[in-house]
Amino acid sequence: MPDKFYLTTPIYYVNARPHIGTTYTTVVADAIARRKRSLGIETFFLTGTDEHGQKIERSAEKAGCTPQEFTDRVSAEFRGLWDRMGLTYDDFIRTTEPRHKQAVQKLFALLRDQGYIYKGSYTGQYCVSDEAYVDVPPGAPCPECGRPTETVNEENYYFKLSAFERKLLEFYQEHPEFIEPETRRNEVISFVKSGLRDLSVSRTSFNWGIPVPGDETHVIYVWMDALANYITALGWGSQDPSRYDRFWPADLHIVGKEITRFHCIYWPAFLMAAGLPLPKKVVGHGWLLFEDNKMSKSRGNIVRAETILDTFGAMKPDLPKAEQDRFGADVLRYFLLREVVFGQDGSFSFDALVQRYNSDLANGYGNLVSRTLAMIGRYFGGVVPENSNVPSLVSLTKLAENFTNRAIPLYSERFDDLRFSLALETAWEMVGQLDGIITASAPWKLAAKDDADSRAELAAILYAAAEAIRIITALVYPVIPESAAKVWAQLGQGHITQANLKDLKWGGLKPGTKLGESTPLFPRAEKEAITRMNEMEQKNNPAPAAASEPGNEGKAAHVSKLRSLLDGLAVAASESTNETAAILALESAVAETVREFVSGSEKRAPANPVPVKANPPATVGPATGTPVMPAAPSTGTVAAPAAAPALPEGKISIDDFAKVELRVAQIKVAERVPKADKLLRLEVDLGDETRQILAGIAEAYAPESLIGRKVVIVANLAPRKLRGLESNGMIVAASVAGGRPVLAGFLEDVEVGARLK
RNA sequence: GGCGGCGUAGCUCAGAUGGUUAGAGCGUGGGAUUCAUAACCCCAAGGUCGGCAGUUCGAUCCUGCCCGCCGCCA
Repeated sequence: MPDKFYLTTPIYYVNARPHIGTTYTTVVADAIARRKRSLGIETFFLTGTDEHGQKIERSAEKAGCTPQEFTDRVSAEFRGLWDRMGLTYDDFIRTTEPRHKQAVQKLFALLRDQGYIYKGSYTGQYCVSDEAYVDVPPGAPCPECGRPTETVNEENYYFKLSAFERKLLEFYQEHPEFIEPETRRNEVISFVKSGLRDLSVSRTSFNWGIPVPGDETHVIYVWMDALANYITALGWGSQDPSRYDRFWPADLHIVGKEITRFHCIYWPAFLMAAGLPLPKKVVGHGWLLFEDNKMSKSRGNIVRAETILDTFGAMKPDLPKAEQDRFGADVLRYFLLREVVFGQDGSFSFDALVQRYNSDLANGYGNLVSRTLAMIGRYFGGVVPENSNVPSLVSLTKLAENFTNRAIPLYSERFDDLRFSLALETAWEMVGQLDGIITASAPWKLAAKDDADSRAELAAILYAAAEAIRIITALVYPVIPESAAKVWAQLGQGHITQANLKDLKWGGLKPGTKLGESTPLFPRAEKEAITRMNEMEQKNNPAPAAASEPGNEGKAAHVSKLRSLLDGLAVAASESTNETAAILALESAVAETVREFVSGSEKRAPANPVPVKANPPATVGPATGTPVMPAAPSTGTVAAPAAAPALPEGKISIDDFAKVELRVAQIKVAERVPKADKLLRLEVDLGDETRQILAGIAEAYAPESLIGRKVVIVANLAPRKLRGLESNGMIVAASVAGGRPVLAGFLEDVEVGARLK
């Protein structure tokens, strides 16, 4: 076994605040780091923040501060949260630090000296949000995020990525373990096989970055800047590279699945070009979904770790704040590692969190510790009893010993294989077994007798229970460090961080050990904790529509909900195969929403998918000033809508109708949307403006037949992205038998832009 | 559209180079118990292992097609 381990999280882009997605990545890394350390392996765990780029420059401008002030603030939030949670990173690198900047310049110069960087020029579209060039015609939105692109004409430095195509493929071939999970590996390989183009690695359109050495009109491409952190933090290119010499290459880069490409293609290529060793493994984990929906600011369903720390921390009011936080962190850590299959997308909900907590931590492990220590306290004065081999009980104690000794290697193998949920399942099997053994041997009955045999049996069974708990605790320490440390101390084992758990095996618990003070570990969580956490997030995630119309929140929420339902109708019509059912369902949802609005009650709206990335370069939030789509609140209730006059069931008022802005528009451009069978991209003239609308009518109308045709559109529908393209409105059509759309039109000629009233 | 992945109990997931009654946890129903955090223990209900066809003595597992979901395609 190697005696060092270097692992990293991505450095988080400071354009978004820390949320549960970034917390997840960091928690996984922390658990691995703790396990490695407890095995006596010299471990270096790096995290940090990524702080350059045009997006930051503009966000700072919007916030009315300098980029440095802006990044100082957000970076501190990340670090503050990690500290609150007691995460044990060994270094926190910021890309704005001098140590990083000078090393990145050195790397750039090295690549240039090696002949892998040359000057070229580029004219085309640039997406500020993604910090990337995109291959679309001028004026078209970014295919990745749907935001507007900018036309740029830049003379840039290029990295000869194309020179590494074959070398990379050979590397993947020789190191099949380099990328996990396998599905990510397949993607990367097919990407490289389809041909690599040289990569533009400098920008002149903004200043907030690291200047290219010798040509300060350019700043270095943010991804080259960011990726280099993994070596600059170790002191590569500095006066003192000893740490680099010790720890590089990295043993594990943990990243979100959306950035595997950068870590599995660009990063190895840069390193190859620089003549440096390649990291041993990159694992691209999945996203955390909230109740099966992607989290996004526009959806208003971003969950923050703080909510969990606060809520669970409050369950232990007697503890100092820092310990409360770390207790809350344990709860979250356990959930994330147990519930989510590492590598796959996982579903987060407060309901599931409380459920897991109560059944596994409170009723399972916590109760097991409690009942065992209570009995040792009561029957043996809090001293670990003698492990006597009592014939009548040998089968039970042997059972405990055997399954424990089997579980240790199994847990370790699974954990080290990054299959955390399975590892924890193994540990909790031990908890279940032990509960069964305790019940079967009924120590409380033995204690009621006073013969020597019963006393010996009692001692044997309680020793076995305590010893099994010691081993379980050692195993799960990396996952629930705060709680495990408490149990460790209660078992009279001292500080768990001092323990070397490499040779963990049955029999390590010394009879006669005086137990420490026993405190409740995991008080049961009440159902109302779920409501509380949902409400806390609600407050932190105001629905954008409501926020934009202060004082009229309820109404705004309803309007926004109706809009998203109408969007849903458009999508159903364009994409669903079972359109009739989908449309009927949505229609009744619309009708219900209108009724609710009228009657002043509120229920949950069905959710609509909005693609948003979770990690850097995340596009969570309207950071570039792009309007975000209003979304219905996903959970709980919102403020009661403004009083509305009573109306007959199923009817709307004239005011309600007046909210829908129907206009005559003329189709100027119509073309099929690639990859969508039913979708057409239309550009329509509204008299005073032209806008893009996506309509699910490709199966009924040939694009060329539509040019010049006058149609009715809903002009004030919230923008919505379909297949990466933004749709600003909806074409009105009748849905006839079989779901076929028939466009609404006029028998007489009408003026473009005219409103329908 | 191209390439890749997935579809197993209400939920989250295991699993088998193809071979007798397909598993676990949670949830649900019943029972038992009192050491323990209304907890723990036992029992039960619940699955044509996405659909159809093929290969085979035998397929949930292999092959093909289909349906659904998802990822990557700078």
